[in-house]
Amino acid sequence: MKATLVSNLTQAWQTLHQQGLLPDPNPDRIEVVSTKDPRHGDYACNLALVLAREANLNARDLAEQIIQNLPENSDLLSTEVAGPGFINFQLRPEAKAEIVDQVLSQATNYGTRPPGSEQRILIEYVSANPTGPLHVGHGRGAALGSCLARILEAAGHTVECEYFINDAGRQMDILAISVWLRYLELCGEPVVFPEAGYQGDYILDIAADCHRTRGDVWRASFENIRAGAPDDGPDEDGHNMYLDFLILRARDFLDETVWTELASVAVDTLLERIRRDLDHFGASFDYWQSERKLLDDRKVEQTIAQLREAGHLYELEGALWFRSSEFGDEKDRVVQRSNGQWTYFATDIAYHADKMARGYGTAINIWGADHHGYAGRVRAALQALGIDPERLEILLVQFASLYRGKQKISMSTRSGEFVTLQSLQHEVGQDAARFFYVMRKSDQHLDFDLQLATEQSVDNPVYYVQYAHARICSILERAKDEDINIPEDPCDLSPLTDEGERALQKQLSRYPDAVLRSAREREPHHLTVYLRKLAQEFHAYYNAVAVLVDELPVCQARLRLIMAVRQTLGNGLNLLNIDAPESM
RNA sequence: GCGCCCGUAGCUCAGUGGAUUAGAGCAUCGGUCUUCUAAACCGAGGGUCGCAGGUUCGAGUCCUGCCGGGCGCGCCA
Repeated sequence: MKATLVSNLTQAWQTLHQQGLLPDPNPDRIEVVSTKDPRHGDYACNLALVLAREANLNARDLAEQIIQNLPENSDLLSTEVAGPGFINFQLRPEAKAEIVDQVLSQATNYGTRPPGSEQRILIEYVSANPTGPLHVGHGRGAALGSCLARILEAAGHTVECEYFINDAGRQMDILAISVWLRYLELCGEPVVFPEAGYQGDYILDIAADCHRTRGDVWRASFENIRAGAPDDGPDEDGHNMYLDFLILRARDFLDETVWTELASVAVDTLLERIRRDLDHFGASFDYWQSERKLLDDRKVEQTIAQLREAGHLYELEGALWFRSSEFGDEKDRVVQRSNGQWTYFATDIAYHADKMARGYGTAINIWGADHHGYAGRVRAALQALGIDPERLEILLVQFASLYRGKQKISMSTRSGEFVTLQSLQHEVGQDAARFFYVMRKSDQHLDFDLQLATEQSVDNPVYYVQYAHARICSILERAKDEDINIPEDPCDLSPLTDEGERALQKQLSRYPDAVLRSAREREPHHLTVYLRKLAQEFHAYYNAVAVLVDELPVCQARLRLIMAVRQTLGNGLNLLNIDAPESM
């Protein structure tokens, strides 16, 4: 309907253009919106207001001229100028009711565009370091990424999802030493466990596994390892010095293959758990890219060599720097440390270059807000490599602060203090957790109150939407029991005259816009807002009007209407990967 | 200090430059189950949209400055 109106308006514009009143028509400038206030008709257009200035005409007069040159449209009841110069369109009731048949005939495809009609997109999300289980802080990215993937697919994109595994660098050494020291404890060694090591119980589990399967083969004397070590403390620097000392000595004592095995056993165990948690959470991935592999395949060397050949690198104080400030970054960045090791940034350049070379129109990264300072340098690197940095979109997700009532829970992987994603799911359920995460704009800070989410889960908005769906299913079930003929094909919808029925039809017609907007803005929360509104209108209608009435034509028209509502609720919930239950 | 994000009802938040009256939920108060699921509905109260300018026919929305909060500013990842 909207498209028809835009085309009508374009025609009128063309006519006025030929009369010399207006510039060349441009359909992109024509905005037709579904109105909020029924007094403004069903659709409104601000074209006259937008063009009045350059046409040097009074906006109301111009609106009048546009209306006079609009082609016939049998769906319209009236077209009039309103307010400062809006053109308001009022639809005939039959035209409004068409939406019901449209929803039902398109069924699961309602609100979607043909698959593959838009760009290919890669979404990289979560990518949590494999040094501990996922916690509720990761949940937001997981929910956003997986919902966005579905929404973009519905909007016609071809979407693939990826998890980048940071299985290299110092954190792997910390992981290995943490596991090994716990292992030594199990062997009976008097270990002084470093403050800066990973403290979580999951390390104990991994160590216990190693001890069970390998016995004491990796045992060494902790006294010898520790000999000459500084004290563990008193501040972060001190903690790190003690930790680094232990790592260094451990690598002397242990065979390199043992050290590698320690790390890889830990990473494998943790990754397996991460995969399982994500899978249960409804987040799936097509690719798991390993940083380690990127290094082993010499991708980092190759990419940095490319930068060097292009003249974007220089040496300073023994380190290799990338001149990122020439590409809009705040300052230049080190890519290779004076000790010869690549920085994380270097591997990330290689990773992103590789990603962009894989043929996606757009790559979307979902990052925690604490990484925002990082976006500039990655874009700078892409640009230096001749890749359009606009093709990389970085979505920053603000933190979710976790509360238990008024008590804020601070979390850190190091200290092992965190609430796992798994326990969150266990406490509040997958559906509620996902909905809760995406119902807020992602650049908005989120307060996640566990107490509220658990104790008052009944008030959680997800149940409100699901309940509307279940109620409709229940009515249809009842209709079946009472042998009422449920119309599978279009029937006369003229009995739909109630205010609530008109509101529902209008809301149904807005669904495709809600999906497209969520896709375009990369914001699933528009969809949650839409679904709450549709559910609200249904609940109000349910309380005001009985569907199963004696008069068959009325009953059937209403059944068709609520079936369309059920379909739309189901489609929307499906995009959020949330269950649409038939009963509750 | 510099950079990014945010500031809307008591609380948590929607709000696509658009329409005399800025909307939800929670909380508070008052109603609605003999009738398709009360996990629901109806109603009431509650606002200088942080402050001050500017752009515009029109600003919660865009621009500038200020105030307040969060995050970041490493040869860590």
